[in-house]
Amino acid sequence: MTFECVNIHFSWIIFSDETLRINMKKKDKITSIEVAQLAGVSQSTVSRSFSPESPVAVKTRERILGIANKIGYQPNAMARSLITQKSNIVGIVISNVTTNPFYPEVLDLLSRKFQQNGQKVMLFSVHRDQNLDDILPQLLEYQVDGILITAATLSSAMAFECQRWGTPLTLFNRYIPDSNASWFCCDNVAGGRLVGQMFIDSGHKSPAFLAGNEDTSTSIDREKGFMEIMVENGVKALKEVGNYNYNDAYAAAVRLVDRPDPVDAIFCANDIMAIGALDAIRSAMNMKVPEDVSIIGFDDIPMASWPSFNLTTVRQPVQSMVDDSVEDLISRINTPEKPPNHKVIMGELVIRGSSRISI
Amino acid sequence: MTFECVNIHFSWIIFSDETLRINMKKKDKITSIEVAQLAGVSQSTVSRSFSPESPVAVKTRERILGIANKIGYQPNAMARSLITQKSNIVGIVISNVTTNPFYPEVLDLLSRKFQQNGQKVMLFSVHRDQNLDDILPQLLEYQVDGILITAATLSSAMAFECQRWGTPLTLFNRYIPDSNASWFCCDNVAGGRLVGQMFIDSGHKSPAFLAGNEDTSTSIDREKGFMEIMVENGVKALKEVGNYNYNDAYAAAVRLVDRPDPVDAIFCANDIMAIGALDAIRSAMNMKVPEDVSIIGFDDIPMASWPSFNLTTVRQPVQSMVDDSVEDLISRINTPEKPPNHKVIMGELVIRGSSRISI
DNA sequence: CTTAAGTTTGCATAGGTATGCAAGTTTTCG
DNA sequence: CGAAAACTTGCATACCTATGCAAACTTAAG
Repeated sequence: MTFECVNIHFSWIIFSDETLRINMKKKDKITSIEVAQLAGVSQSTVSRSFSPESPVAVKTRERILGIANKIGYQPNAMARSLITQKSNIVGIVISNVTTNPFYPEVLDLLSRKFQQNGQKVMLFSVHRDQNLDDILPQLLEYQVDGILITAATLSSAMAFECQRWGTPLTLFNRYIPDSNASWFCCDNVAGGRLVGQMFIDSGHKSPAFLAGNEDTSTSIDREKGFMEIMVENGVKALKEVGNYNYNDAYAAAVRLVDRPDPVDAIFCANDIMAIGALDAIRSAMNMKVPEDVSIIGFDDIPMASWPSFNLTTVRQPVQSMVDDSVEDLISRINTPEKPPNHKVIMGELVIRGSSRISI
Repeated sequence: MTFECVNIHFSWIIFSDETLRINMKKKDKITSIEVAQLAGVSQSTVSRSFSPESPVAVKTRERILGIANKIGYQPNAMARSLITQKSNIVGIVISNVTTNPFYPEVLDLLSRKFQQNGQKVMLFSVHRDQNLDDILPQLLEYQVDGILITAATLSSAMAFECQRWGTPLTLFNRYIPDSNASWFCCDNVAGGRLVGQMFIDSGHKSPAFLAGNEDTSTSIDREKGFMEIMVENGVKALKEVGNYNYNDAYAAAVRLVDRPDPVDAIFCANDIMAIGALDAIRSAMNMKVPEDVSIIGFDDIPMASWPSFNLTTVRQPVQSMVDDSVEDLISRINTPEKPPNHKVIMGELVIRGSSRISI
């Protein structure tokens, strides 16, 4: 037996097993039509009252907004998006958010900046090697106005898919040649060279590179720049892999130092690994930084300046990379015919106490 | 003079100043109707083919999905939300994402877990003291199915607003008495007691509490538990404020130790402050941890176990707090009449090297 | 007071999907 | 083979807002 009582905002359903369930009907959403009725105007006028550019008599608009406010009306963004063909949502795909403190900062800045520009953020947090082919369709399904991908690798098939949808795509610290995606990267090759030169100039004889994940462009490029300098100076450099995390870097650092011909300088592809290496050399090997081994990182996360680490590192210009990325994406949202931008931004060597300066 | 040429996917507009602008029309979205035409079925059937529960002949569905796939059709989630009254979006409001490594982890776990449950995440990253009264309306405007707020304080007016909209609200490490929000918190009072008892049992004579932000319930509750134990044992405890960040904690720790009657134990309201205090005591004061001063933190962030810190701390059961929160929110989305849950989950004291154990 | 210009409003429709209902089709089984 | 049951499909409508167009109204100018 079913008993229903609509129109007064809830309904009873009596089940045969004598259980009484009170099923609060989802509070009927208040629509622009109800506001219109209360104000004695048409729905159009209510709608226009909510877009500042639309022409509505000042008095009318005030009255309508007053009523709307009183009964708690708010436009339905879904319906609006449907008709305007603009969702005002951007998708952000981010990885490494737990493993590298650099990325929470990036995420925070990105999300704030989009917010300031009136864009909502739909977030996907992924593993570094997670396949984005499942993620992008979800974003496109929600008609996002644009997509920003941080530190995760995208198949060029998916980049093409975005292009087909006409959804602009911006990459942060990644690039896809021959796609029509924009990208904004720290100049990783130059950063690597900076560090290499620093080691050479300060008289280090057996430097090493500690790689992140070997399939990431960031690690590859930092290594490339570093090794270029080594070759140019006829210096042989060792290499180990630390997978961009503390523990692996800790172990790798031990391997680099615990050998007949220990290294005297390690360039780590990010700060977290540099800190791991530093801890390993001090705690596990009982050696001194920078006296026995110089250590230089990459990113300049806040931790790098803490007294216990005092890490020399290559600072990524986060703020300007974020500004550039967001501005690019938003401008390409507003002007779809705009071509993608590619910008490589110089990092800055921040010299602290973890590296020797003189010979 | 304006010249327009629609129907062939772009239009020219010639401005009086002779500037030629080519305005690529946004690629027309492919709709279910087009798929229907190609498949020789009605739009209804196409729609049904995309909901596994809806009855469609197997052969028909295969053909439709094949065509859809070929021409790159994907349902429009906005339109779907409009009619189903379900957006499949949850709002997450998070703060401290850059200042406390605990929260990136929380965010990552939350976002993954929602994802697994088929919910998209709309993210707002805020400052701890930022007013959420501007944020919530934006979420409600997008018809989010539910809202989860982490470590940020919500006015009870806004909590009521959610209730009025029928949008379930779950708080993570915060609570609002007398609201109909759910909340899931670590048992901060009990955690404080745990630490207090530990200091007493191991014979510390002059302990101190290093508060986070004094207007947060987490800091208040941890202090409360700690001080209860002190009072019960007739011990006087000092207090300083570190605002949940490294630098302030560093300075506060110096003040606690650099006095005629220095403290011999500091309970810090989170791990980041504990690390700041630890650095201060070692680097700035040249004293030993735990020989001169014991330090205990709260959270058990990954860094706490690094050799250079080796921090004793109260572990927050992140995973189960996240699981509980997400499950609660989703179940209240699916069953709106469900009452809110309130759960306080015990933390666990993880004893490492930064605190003395014996007398 | 008349007319033109400017301002404000309403009508009607579009945006893309989901779904109750009824009609149509196929299968089942006696 | 016939009737009932089960399955498939199409029709029509609803979800809520924005906006082009024309009508109604107001103001300015003569």
